[in-house]
Amino acid sequence: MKYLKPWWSDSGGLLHLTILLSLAGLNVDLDVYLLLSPPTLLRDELLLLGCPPSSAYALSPFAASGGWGRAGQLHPKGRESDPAELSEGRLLRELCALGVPFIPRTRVDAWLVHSVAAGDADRAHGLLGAAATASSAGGVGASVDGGSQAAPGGGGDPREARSGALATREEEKAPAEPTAEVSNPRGRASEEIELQRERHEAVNYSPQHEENEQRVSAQEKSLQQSNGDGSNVADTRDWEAEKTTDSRNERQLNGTDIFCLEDLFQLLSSQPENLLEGISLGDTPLLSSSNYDGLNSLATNSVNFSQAISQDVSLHEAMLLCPNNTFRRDPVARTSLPQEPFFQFNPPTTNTELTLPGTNVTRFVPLVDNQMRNLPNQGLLCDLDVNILDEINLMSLAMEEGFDPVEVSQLFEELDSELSLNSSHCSTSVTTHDSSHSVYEEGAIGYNTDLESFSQHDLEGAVGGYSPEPICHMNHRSDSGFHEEVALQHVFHNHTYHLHPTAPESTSESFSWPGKSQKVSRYVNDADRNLSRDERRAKALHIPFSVDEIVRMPVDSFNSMLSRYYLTDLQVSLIRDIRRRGKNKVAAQNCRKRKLDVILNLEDDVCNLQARKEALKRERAQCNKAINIMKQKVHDLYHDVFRLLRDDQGRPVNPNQYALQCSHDGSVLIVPKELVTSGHRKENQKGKRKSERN
DNA sequence: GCCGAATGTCATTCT
DNA sequence: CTAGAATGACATTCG
Repeated sequence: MKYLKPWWSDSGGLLHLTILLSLAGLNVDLDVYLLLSPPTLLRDELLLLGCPPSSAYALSPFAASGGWGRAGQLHPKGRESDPAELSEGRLLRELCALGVPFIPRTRVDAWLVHSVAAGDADRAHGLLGAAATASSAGGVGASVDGGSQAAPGGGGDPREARSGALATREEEKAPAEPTAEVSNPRGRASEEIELQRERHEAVNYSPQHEENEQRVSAQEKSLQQSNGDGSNVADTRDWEAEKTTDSRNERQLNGTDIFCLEDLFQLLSSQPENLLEGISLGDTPLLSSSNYDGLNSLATNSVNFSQAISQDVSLHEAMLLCPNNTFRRDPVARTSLPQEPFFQFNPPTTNTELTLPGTNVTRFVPLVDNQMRNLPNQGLLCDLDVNILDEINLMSLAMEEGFDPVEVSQLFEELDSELSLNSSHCSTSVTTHDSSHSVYEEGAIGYNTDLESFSQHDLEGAVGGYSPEPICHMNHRSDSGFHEEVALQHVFHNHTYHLHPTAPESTSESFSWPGKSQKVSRYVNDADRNLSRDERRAKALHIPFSVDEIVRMPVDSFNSMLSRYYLTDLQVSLIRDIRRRGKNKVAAQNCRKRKLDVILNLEDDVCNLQARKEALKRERAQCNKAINIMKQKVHDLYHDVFRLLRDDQGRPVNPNQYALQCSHDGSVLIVPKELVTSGHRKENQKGKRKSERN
């Protein structure tokens, strides 16, 4: 999918539409409307809807208003005297002055879009009221994550997130209705949602998570009280359950959102035909024409639009396709890196903090990657902070790996505050590669400006960069010398982990989307593949130690470690399992090595014995040969002796009748053979008797 | 797709 | 009694 230059920089964007539609109570699918309505018509729409001219025309850039987050970023060159230029900040202030509540939060906007698209205008109004109250009170009031809250699994799998984003709609619609994402088999998505839920259940075990939940509940109560509007409270109750999960993210990341309606608006409007490629819209003529009918479509075709597109156009998709976002530094950079962006972005005018929809954001990466590669001259890129890729990847990873969104959000919050302090580093020059980053490329947190390796670095750095502190109080990990050494190691370690043995592979390898996404998917898979199962598990449960140190540390250090750090039962159990498995793994390796050594030794013994046997055979043969030679000599000598012997009468002695016998004293006697044979019999009998006695 | 080697893991026993 | 080593058996991965 190509990316075209948006036009939102000189428009009010979708926010205005949201306001207008909610004001008018129109049941309009904004997705469709946005395809057809250029923002220049918004003024007319305001007038058409009966807004006072001051609201319609006297709209100024945000720069002079303040307090509305990134509007100044959207309108950097805006002039307050320009009546034709719409400013969301001014507009919102005008509307608030008129008693129209609203909060320019993307997730609110997202929720609004969904609500309006689903025909639930009352809910939208309720949200507007609640959000505006909180916003006017604190300036950074709560918002609602319409995107992530809709995702039941909250996983990083785009299909999963997608299904989550469309959950509300899909539940209300016929199940046979095809979705826009053809590469998203629902069965697989549901499986992975289940896996994600398992992981979240495991991760949410953290007591800090419970604290956050309680805090969120308290804040929500106060928020409702501050509303003071009975109808709004009643309306709010409907989506309160959805809000509970993700609103804690909003509390922690209170501020401007990453994905705003302007972004969606510009995306949809700048490239409706491309968007429609991925959407099964049906045969609605207005949609197939893909032209800009503008204002007329609002009043005449809204209902049809909603029916035609509402189930297929996801705000998540639009978010993912929209790279125009504010900045976020790499999460790992906060630990040690200087704030030196390798991609230029516009520093914020205020220290706004960003929320990030925790779901589905993975898909964002390859698209942006592609865009940045192919469209280097886009003005958009000048405003694009590629660091957003980091947080998106991290968040998606966090969701995929079962990270607690609260903790990830805390990380991002820290990043933001740090970034705001170092905003001076945000130069305007595009830096494609900086040799100074090479020092960080070592280890798991390496910075690499190569976008192809982006995901992997994010993946690797995600855990080591932040996991210890929020969970396990790692500020005092230098108690023993052993920890001194491993403390630094673990920060840069690749803790990767999945609770379910088959979940990670299936998750990371299964999700796919057309185009460049395969490349990123491959990197994610590679990164995961390099990690053992226990490492992935440790990563998922935020184990603040590397598997290696868990296995190798002495038992005393191990026990002291378990007692020193605050770990949940699940974490302790996992650590013990990791240690047991690691020990057993080493033992198995040693065992096999020993077994192999034994086998090799036995083989050597066999060879040696065979060689010895052959040598003995040769020696025996030689001995037999020598014996035979000796026998032959004795025989020859025997006959020589008898040839020389003579009896008393001088006759030769017959060897058949006589035999030579050696006596004990060495003398040789000539005796008759009868005597010799009888004497032999007696000696043999004596020998037999002795053997019988023994 | 089958096969074998390498490796991980579990259960069990031994130290 | 506990931790670890040792090992058989089985499963998984990979070439």
